[in-house]
Amino acid sequence: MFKTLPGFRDFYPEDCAVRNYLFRVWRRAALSFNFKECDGPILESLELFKEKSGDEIVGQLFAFTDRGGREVALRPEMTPSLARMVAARAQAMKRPIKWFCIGENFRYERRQRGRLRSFYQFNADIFAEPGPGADAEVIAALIHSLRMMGLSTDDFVVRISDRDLWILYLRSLGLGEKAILALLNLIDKRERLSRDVVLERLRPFFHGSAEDFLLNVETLTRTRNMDDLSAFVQAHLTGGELSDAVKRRLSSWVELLDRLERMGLGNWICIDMGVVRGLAYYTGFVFEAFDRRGEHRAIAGGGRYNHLVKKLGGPDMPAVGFAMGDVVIGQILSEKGLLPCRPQKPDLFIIMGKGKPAATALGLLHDLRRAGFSVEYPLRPVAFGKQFKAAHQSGAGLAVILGEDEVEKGVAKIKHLRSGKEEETPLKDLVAKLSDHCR
RNA sequence: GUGAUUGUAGCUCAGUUGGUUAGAGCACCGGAUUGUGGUUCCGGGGGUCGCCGGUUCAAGUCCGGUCAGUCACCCCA
Repeated sequence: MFKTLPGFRDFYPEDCAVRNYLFRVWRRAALSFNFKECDGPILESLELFKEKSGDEIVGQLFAFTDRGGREVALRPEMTPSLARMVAARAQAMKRPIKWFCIGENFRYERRQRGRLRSFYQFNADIFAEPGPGADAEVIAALIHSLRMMGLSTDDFVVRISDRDLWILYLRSLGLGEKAILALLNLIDKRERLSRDVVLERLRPFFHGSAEDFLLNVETLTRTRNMDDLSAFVQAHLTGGELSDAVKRRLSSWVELLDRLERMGLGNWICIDMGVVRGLAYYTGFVFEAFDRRGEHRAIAGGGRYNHLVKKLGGPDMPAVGFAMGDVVIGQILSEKGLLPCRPQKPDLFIIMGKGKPAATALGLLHDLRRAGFSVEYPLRPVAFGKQFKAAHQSGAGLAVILGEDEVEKGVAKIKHLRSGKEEETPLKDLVAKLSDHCR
């Protein structure tokens, strides 16, 4: 027997029902924020991804040479395609540009909890708006979609951080670009390493003052409110006076938090400078949604990437967005019993007698389908008893019964399968009657 | 790429110090049942016990290898 390739999944009807539920919630959440749906190709030029993330990314791509000799790759994420699409029409589109998309992505990685080689992602991005209003909108959309799935403030929190502020801080210590990237990386994985190991890795940059630096990092990453954040900045980022860049970051923070607070989302977010996010292209705010119990990988992550559109050949256009995968959120909803069990089912099940009734029923069921109902019936002659059983098992709410007696009288019986009640209806009124019941 | 762990029916599992033809529950199919649901009863199909090799009179069971799943490391867009 053939099996799925490692990290790929089969979607049986019940799995498809779950996947479609996630898609439906994502779509509804995005539309309520007036994000416009779009999509790009699944296969892209390898260069597009290299351009965005660097050569080392190639090892994690499903990449190959096509018959035309082109180096191509299955998309590992959707942002580069979106950025390219925005770049191509940047001059002609109304701003701000609010887009979302839902699509399959592929990463050639070792499989483990919450991580597969094929997965679906929901992306929502805002282009061409540099102010924190866009960041707030995107974060609000993220929270909104999770709430629509039934998650509460007990279940998850969005941790918000600021890469610019980190960079300003590290720069104020006299560090160069390379050192800053290395340190951000280290800060990112600080929680997973022992303190001694972290100190050891800091020493090349700070020598004797590594301990002091780490203490400061720990203070900053423990900061949970605006006052403490300001205080830290005042204490460590000035030579007496705040630079304009630092002042702008602080006022962006105030505005971002204020907006989220006014949207009623204050309880869903927290300041957490421990969130850094791996890749270098983020600028400004970055954020990740985590389950409160910390048992899972990040549910979703995002941030501002002001230089990416330009890097991919477009105009200088700021952007902010997030992505949420189907795997981690699927696990969380499943554990919490929040996945609605809604099997795929018909509206109507037709129960028919053999011979003349069956002939009448075939015409009738096609009329019902043309009227928009989802209709099921036995594909071969089956005893009435079994048909009733099948009708119940199909999940249909109503059965339409057509036996010899009914055909004689020109009627059908409508049986409400949940209550057991039956009513007789002339065939000509059937569609109207069923429409009433199905509403 | 590294390490740990687990592989018996579609699913969850049992299988005695190695010993007859490998079992159960659930699920599925058929019948009791040609006019009214989940109950009940009866029956059925499904297994190269992950795969290959070794030890043995005899291997689901012991040994070696291998493959696959799971978890973690690396990485994380």
